[in-house]
Amino acid sequence: MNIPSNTIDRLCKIFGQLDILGKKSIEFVSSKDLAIAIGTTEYTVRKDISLIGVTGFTRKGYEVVSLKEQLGEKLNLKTQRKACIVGLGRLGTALLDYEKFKQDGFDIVAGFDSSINKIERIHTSIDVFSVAELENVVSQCNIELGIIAVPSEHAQDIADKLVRAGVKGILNFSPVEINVNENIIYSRIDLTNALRSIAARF
Amino acid sequence: MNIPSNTIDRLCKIFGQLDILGKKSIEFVSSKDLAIAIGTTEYTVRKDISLIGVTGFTRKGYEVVSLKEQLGEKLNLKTQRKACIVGLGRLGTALLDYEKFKQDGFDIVAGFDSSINKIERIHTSIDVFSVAELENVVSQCNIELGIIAVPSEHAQDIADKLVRAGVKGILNFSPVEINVNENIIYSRIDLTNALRSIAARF
DNA sequence: AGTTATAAGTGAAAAAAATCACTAAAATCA
DNA sequence: TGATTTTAGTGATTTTTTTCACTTATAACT
Repeated sequence: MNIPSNTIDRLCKIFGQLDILGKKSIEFVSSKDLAIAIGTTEYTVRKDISLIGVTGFTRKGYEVVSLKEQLGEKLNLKTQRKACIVGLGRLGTALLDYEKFKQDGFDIVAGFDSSINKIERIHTSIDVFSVAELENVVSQCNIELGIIAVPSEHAQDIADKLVRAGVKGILNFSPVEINVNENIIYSRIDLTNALRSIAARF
Repeated sequence: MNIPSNTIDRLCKIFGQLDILGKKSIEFVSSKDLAIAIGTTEYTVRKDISLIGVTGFTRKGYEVVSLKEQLGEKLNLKTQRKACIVGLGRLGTALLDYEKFKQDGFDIVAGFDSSINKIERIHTSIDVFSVAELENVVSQCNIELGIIAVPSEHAQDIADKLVRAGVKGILNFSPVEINVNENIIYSRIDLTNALRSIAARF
C-alpha cells in the first residue's frame, strides 16, 4: 500500500515530536496531543498512524519509543545521512553550522562555494571546497542530500552537478524553481514565499 | 467567496513567478508555463486564477503585468510590510541580511536578541535591540510580521511577546511548534523536517 | 467487582481538491 | 479567407483527503 504524500509529511513531523517526547522520558502520547504538536486533528493522526500499521493502547495512547522506532523504520529515518551545502553566503554558512541537523540524523560533511576567498575566510569544523570539486567530493563521500543556497542564476547548474554526482535528494533554498529528473526527491523552501503566504492571509 | 488555502499558497507562488517574468519584460505567460514554474498542473493554475476573477487571453495566456497587479491587490501584497527577526544566532543574522526580502516587499526593520554581547558584535544597517525592548519597538514601529529564530525553549515566550506587541503574523524557524491566538497568521519552517520529508521518500 | 471515562480503530460520509473533457476564442498559417 | 492550432474558461467527474460517528478496549476510580 502506498502512503499519501501529506501523510508522509505529517509522519515526519510526528517522528520529530516523538523525539522531543522521548528525550523528556515521556512514555505514552495520545493522538490528540500529537495532533496539537504537529498542527492537525486527532482523526488525521490516527488515520496516518494506522496507515503504517502501528497500533496504540486504549486509554494510554501510543508508546513513544516503539512508535518512533517503527516510524524510523518505515520512513527510512534510522540511518545517519550525509548532506552537503552548496553556496556559503550567509544562509549557507548558517546552515553549515546548524548543530541540530547532526542530532537529527543529518550529517553535513561538506560545504561548497565558487569563491576561493569565501572558502578561505570560513572557519568551521566542516570541510569546505570549491564548486569545481563538487562532483568528485559528493560522489567520493557518498553524499545523499544536497542543499542549495546559491543565487538564482546558479541554482539549476548546481542542481545538475549534484544529480550527476549521485545525490538522491535536493533541498533548494534559492529563489527559483529548478528542474530535476523525477527520480530525485526534490523540495524547495522559498523564504519570500513563506512571508507572502502569511501576508496574503492578513 | 473565500479562496481555498492551497489556492492562496499557489497564487503567492504565481505572484513570485510573475515578478521574475516581469523583470525579464515578458508580456504574456500561459497556464502551462506557470504550472511548470510553480510545480503544479495547468488545470489547477487556471482554476486558481479564475477564482480571483482574472481572465487571460486566448492563445496568448495571461498578461504578466496586469495579473501580477491584480494578484497583488487580492493577496494584499502591494504594500511594503515591516518585519522583525528575533534571535540573532547564525540563522537569525542570515535572515537579517537576506537582501531579497526588501526587494520582495518585506522590510526587516529590527532585530532582537537576549544577549547584549551579540547585539554589540553585529554590524548591519538594521537596528538591533535587546529582547527586553521588543514589545516597545514592535508596537512603536507598527511591525506586522515577526520572524522567530530563537532556540526551542524561548520560542513560545517570544511568540507571546510578539502577539502582545501587535504583530499580525509569525513565521517560526525554531524547532518546536508554538501556540498562538487563532487570529494571528502563523506558519513554521522546520529545517530538520524539510530534510526528513526528503529522506522519507528515498 | 462494577462503573465510568478515555482513547484507539475504522468504515462511512462529507468535503475538498484535482483532473478531465469539452467549448470558445483568436492568432497563425496556407 | 478558410483551416488549424493554441490556449483560456468551466461544468462535470473523479480522486483524494479529512472528518465524523460509532465500536471496542482498558485504565482508573468507587
